[in-house]
Amino acid sequence: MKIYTIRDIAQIAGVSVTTVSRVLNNRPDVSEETARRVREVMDACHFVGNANARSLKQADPSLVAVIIRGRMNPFLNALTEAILLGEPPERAAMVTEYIDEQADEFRRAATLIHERRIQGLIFIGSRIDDRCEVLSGVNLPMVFLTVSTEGTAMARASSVCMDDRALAREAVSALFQRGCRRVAVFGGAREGADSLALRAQGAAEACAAHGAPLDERDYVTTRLSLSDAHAAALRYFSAGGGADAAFCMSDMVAMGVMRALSDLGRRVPDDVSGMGVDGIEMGEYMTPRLSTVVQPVDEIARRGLEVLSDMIYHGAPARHVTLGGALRLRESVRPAR
Amino acid sequence: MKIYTIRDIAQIAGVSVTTVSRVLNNRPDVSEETARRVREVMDACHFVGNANARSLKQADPSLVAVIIRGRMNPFLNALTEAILLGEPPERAAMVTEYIDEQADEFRRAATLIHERRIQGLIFIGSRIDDRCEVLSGVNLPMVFLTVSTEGTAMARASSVCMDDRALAREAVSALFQRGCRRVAVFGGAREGADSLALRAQGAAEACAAHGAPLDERDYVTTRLSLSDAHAAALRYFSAGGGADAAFCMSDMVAMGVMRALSDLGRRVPDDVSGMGVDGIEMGEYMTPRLSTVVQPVDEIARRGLEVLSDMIYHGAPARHVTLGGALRLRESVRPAR
DNA sequence: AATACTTGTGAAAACGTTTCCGGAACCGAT
DNA sequence: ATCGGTTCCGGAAACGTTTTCACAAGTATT
Repeated sequence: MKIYTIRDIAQIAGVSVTTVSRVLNNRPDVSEETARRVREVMDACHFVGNANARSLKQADPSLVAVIIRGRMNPFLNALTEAILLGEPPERAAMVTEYIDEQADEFRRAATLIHERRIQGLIFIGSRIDDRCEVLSGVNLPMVFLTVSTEGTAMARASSVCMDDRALAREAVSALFQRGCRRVAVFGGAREGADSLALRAQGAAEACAAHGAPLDERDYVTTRLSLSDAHAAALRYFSAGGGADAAFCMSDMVAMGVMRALSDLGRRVPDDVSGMGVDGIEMGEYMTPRLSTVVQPVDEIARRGLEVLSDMIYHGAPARHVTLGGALRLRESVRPAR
Repeated sequence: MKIYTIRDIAQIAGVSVTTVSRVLNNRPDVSEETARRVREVMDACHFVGNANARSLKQADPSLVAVIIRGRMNPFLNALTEAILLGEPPERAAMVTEYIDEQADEFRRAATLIHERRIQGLIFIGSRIDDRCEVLSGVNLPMVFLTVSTEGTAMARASSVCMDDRALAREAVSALFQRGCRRVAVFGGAREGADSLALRAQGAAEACAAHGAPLDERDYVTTRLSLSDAHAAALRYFSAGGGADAAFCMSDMVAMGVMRALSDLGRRVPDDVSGMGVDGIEMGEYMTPRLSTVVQPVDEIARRGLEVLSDMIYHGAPARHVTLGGALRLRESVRPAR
């Protein structure tokens, strides 16, 4: 199947390449009659322009890279799906790139971006650190999702994130209000200003406010994967960890923790209440159904794309959007008495 | 930050653009001395070639599109992750594209492929039908994952898939061997030759072989999502569906079905045994732990990339690879007596 | 000493677009 | 009749590479 070029079309239609280019880009300065004829030829030939050639002359903003830091999970998954299925002004083709934690992976991503002359960047991840600095070399419209760039080295980039501190505070308060007396926290490190650290702080604040200050031993650091969370919870609870509630920084962590509890013969929620964050669909189908704070993935994606295209198309400055989550109390938390 | 072109480099290094291009592509016909000097300049300038310009002259096989049909789920997820993290001969940049079921989404994908002059295609989905025909217009190296193209209209494309019939037979047989007497099947339609239909056939064969031919009423058609499966199972079991085992064509379906059983007060596995297919990590963390047939995602991805690059680089003809799954019997199936 | 290869290099023509500039044809108004 | 202004169109120069061809200088073969 021959691949037609703009020149072929021009010749067949009996016009110049310039004219073809014009109708291709819907420029007004071409007569109705000519445009129609050219379009007919293009259809007949199944003409498809060469986007690479085009991007030589005009930077085309239709190429956006999505960079996902860390392993995939149902939440990130729902989020990327929302992005890919979203409708930016001109729906973008996306180049997806997973990166592991090594610095050269970041560098590889940066190279990819440069090579393809990518026009915008969506970064998904919960942490901002030195590794990201490599990206700051690439001077592009960028938006970080689920983590704030405010006050960090990446502040030139926009961000759309949750009010993580408030969200954690609310979730943990709910546990106390349902009669829990001692809350253990499972998740990322407390230090730093990433979203996990903020959740840790919010949780600690809620504990303090309810007269049960968060003991150091009840703060369990784990990576946000099923297996790590499971192992961490096994250690904590079998070593006599005496909490009667577990606030987990993601639903995956919660699932791992609940599995561990069941392995140890503790019942949820009778012995220990469980609470996650994210609001993945699966949580509603587990036994017991998982309580959680749902993050509005569709809105995060929508706002992210909105901010990004403002930056690309209108040169808008970085914006920082903070969204609220919705608490969902389900079976994994003991009923109020 | 200025973006340097090959011409800038040439000028700074005091050579011709031709020479720079040569060292860029590691051609042998440039003196050691000159090459070194050019490389120094490139490093100093942080030179990154323009892949778009390059692809004007030489078709570069580093651009591979991954097309995912239907909604994402943990299995497809693990699979795409394996692909994206995989190491094709020259690790490809991937353009990911989700498509919905409408035909014009397929057309959009085809356009994307043409526009970017994509060199290879990985299609992930369980069904081959007319919709895919649009893709057959794009005459590219293609590989279909988790579904066979043998004997279909897309036979020119390679495929890597499971022996779905055997896998289902084995799984259902295991249910009977554990003492189940009547198996209900939850999944895609029986007609056609897609992977779900094959599983249906395998399941039916196993039922017949164990003297309990699959009754039409025990075959429940549902989309492979949590919510659909849940609803379907609620209907089936509350309308007196009397099976004591459920063979589900995916783990997600199994989770939905198990939730429904628990909603109806039936115990798993005491009243009904549950079996899935896919082998997603989460299955091991549920209560009860989900029995399943695990699909070797890493191998599927590896073989898929292997086949695809053979086609791209060496013009190899279409190949059809069939892989075996591994049965994992866990808590959701009643123990042998 | 002439010939034939080899080796390293550069000029220039592609690749498929877009864009700048200029020109032809037509209009209505002086 | 001339002028300024539209409206529509084409020539040609970009964009950043790769590739083809030619050429000079050096080396090995007669």
